[in-house]
Amino acid sequence: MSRSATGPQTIDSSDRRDEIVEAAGRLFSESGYHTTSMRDLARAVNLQGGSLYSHITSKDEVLFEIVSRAADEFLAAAASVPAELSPAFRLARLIQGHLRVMAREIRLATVFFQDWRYLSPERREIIALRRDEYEAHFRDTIEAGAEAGVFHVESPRLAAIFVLSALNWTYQWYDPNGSLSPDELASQYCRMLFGALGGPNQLKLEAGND
Amino acid sequence: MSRSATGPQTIDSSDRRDEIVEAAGRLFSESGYHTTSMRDLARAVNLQGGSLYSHITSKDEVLFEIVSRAADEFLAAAASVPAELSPAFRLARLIQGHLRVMAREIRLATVFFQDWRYLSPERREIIALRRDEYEAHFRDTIEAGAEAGVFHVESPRLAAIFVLSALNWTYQWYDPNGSLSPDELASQYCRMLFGALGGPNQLKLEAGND
DNA sequence: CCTACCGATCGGTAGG
DNA sequence: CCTACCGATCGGTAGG
Repeated sequence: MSRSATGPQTIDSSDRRDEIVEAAGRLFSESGYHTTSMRDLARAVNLQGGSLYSHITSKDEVLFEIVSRAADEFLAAAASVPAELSPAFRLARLIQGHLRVMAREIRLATVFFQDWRYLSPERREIIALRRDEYEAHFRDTIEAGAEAGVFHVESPRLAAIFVLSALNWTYQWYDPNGSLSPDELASQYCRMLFGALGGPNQLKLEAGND
Repeated sequence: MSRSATGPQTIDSSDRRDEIVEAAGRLFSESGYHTTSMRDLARAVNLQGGSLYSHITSKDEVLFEIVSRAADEFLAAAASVPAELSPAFRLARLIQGHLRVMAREIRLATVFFQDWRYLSPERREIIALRRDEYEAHFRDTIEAGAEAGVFHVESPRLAAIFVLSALNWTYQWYDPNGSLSPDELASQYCRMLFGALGGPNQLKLEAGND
């Protein structure tokens, strides 16, 4: 978005900036946004505290960068699900995509869920809109499935919340380095979630592209 | 802004202490533990900043008090489920109890989930044990149901996490003052969760005591 | 319960 | 990218 030219004086390889954001993702996800100081962050990238500010403009901006990237990943995964698929297959792919992103970017996701409320109001609003957009993918798919008679739910809105609860909570316990692969988890969660929605029982997920 | 009678210097009415903890529950749940200062808390109970410390000893202690009360409520609800019930009914009652506590004590629950990680290590450990104890109620019940052939799950452990995901996430969106009552929510969640576990379809929850 | 104060630390800036 | 520094604010204490 804002690749504002920081001026000619600093070379500011966005390499360095990326390094800072990545370290921040790690530190914030481990210790929380407010308990990580800018000096902690500087130390993690071998800089003095003040030197951070030739690469970033504020702590809030760093948080936004992390949360934004997480939102990007989730939205891209949802957008990659072919609209021609049936609602049941679409939902299965949404679930699989969500859990793959969660496994690949668990630190971004953790900061997203834990600290996005501490963004400045303007930036928080931007994220709120994208989160709504993401949830709409699930709600619309469930609604379509309900109308087609493949899902049987009392309230598609509540059902969407229910599905997203299971998916979002994974950041609290899932270990990407553990023995449970994201696709294996997706398979088990699909089974349970389809049961919850009164949907079809044996969907085969092609182990395809993202 | 009443300068309430400075009265006799009290040793510590636990009334006052309760008032402080309750206000802290409200403030922490709205703004987060680290973004609420002790001066904010003092103002909310019409005290000067330093005066708080005749009733409490530290900010960490206040947080522990809130998180502890939340744990108390959840554990009491689980303990009140009769052990003689069948696994399916037991699980239904666990779900209902959880959602009733959530509705009644949403501020305590919010602070619990959002800020318990910021407790001092010793206090965090105490809470971790109680959380494990609570989760065991769910896991054991699901395991018993699976062995009895009433639930059909691949992994009781994962199924328990799944169930608790849906329940715990409610603090993020449920409005106790909205039109959806906790028992109505419990009824819908039971239907979906039993579907997820391949369990029986029509359980009637008696609208009984706690 | 208040006034006054403590040292520590915070995010961020100036100037080179 | 560093050194040196800013004002603000933090949780907590002393002494009455």
